[in-house]
Amino acid sequence: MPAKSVSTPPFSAALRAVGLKATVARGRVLEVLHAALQPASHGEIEARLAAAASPLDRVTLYRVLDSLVTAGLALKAVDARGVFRFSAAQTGVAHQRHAHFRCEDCGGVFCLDAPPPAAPSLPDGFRLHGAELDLHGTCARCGDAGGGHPA
Amino acid sequence: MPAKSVSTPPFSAALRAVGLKATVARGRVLEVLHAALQPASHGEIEARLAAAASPLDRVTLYRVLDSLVTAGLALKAVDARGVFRFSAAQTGVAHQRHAHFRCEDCGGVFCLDAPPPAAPSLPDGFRLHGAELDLHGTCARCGDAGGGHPA
DNA sequence: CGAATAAACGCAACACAGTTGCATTCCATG
DNA sequence: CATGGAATGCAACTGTGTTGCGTTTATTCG
Ligand SMILES: [Mn+2]
Ligand SMILES: [Mn+2]
Ligand SMILES: [Zn+2]
Ligand SMILES: [Zn+2]
Repeated sequence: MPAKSVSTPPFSAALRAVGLKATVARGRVLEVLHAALQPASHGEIEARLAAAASPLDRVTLYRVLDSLVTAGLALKAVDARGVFRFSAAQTGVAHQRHAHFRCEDCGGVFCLDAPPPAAPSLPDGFRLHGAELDLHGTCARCGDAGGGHPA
Repeated sequence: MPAKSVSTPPFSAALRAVGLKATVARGRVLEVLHAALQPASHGEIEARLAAAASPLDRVTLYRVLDSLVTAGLALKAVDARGVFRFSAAQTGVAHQRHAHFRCEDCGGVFCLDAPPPAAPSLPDGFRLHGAELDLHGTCARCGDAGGGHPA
């Protein structure tokens, strides 16, 4: 058996592909994000890591999430309570090129196949960095049952 | 001169019309909300009240804002940073009919005269509550000088 | 492989937004 | 006016996210 090295963290290739160091913390967080059914808050991710016997320091988790978002491997959105929620970015999907639907109840972000909106002209001195069509309401899951937030 | 009573708080009629006690605190907050050019955060409202020589306790302001929102006299929304912003609910004026520009530096929100985006079709079970064209970048003031946040 | 280096990690302390409990004050009603 | 219930102010608290700094670890290179 080749037993290649001692252990390679999951998602090492994806991490290095975007210029990030392939650390165990980032691998575990990406695992949690990919296994999640809904966008997860910092606290939820922290709890799932602890439940999986790989607890992570609070601050480290904040920094890991920030690095993943900056690198484009995760999405960050604020839910109706003002709490940030994170989800795995689909590999290969450029998130500037389509609209997103945001569930006001669970904070979930769903990619839609809609064309990018045409940017209107701005007042003098304003510089445009991006434009997104922000659709919001309730997603199928939250509309179904009486609602309530994910674990 | 009739000098009617000692002083009637502003917006007394509007407050009583929605079943709220007409208190000075609520009147002053409504004044600030109506004078505001953009949705204001709790801290901004607090500062403007203090600047107008009618400071209000932090907690009281939270409760006043909550009562105004519940009664329908104010609107509450969370901005991209996860901070709640409040605005006067202008009777009749539809605030959803235009696009907004959000300054990534100072957090300011500016109303633009842009046509409402056409909503695309959604997956099954999704319910649309609203759609906004979210433009972001740097505003004229933050682009000018080296930046910095508003007071 | 082993050393060097820069990034990432863990811990403590901090900052900011929002909430809760309770005693005091004030608006509305009669 | 008197009165009762709602609103206010103050203190303490919680939740979420940030900063500083010493230690550890992933990567590079000899
Ligand atoms: Mn997307
Ligand atoms: Mn507007
Ligand atoms: Zn939902
Ligand atoms: Zn600005």
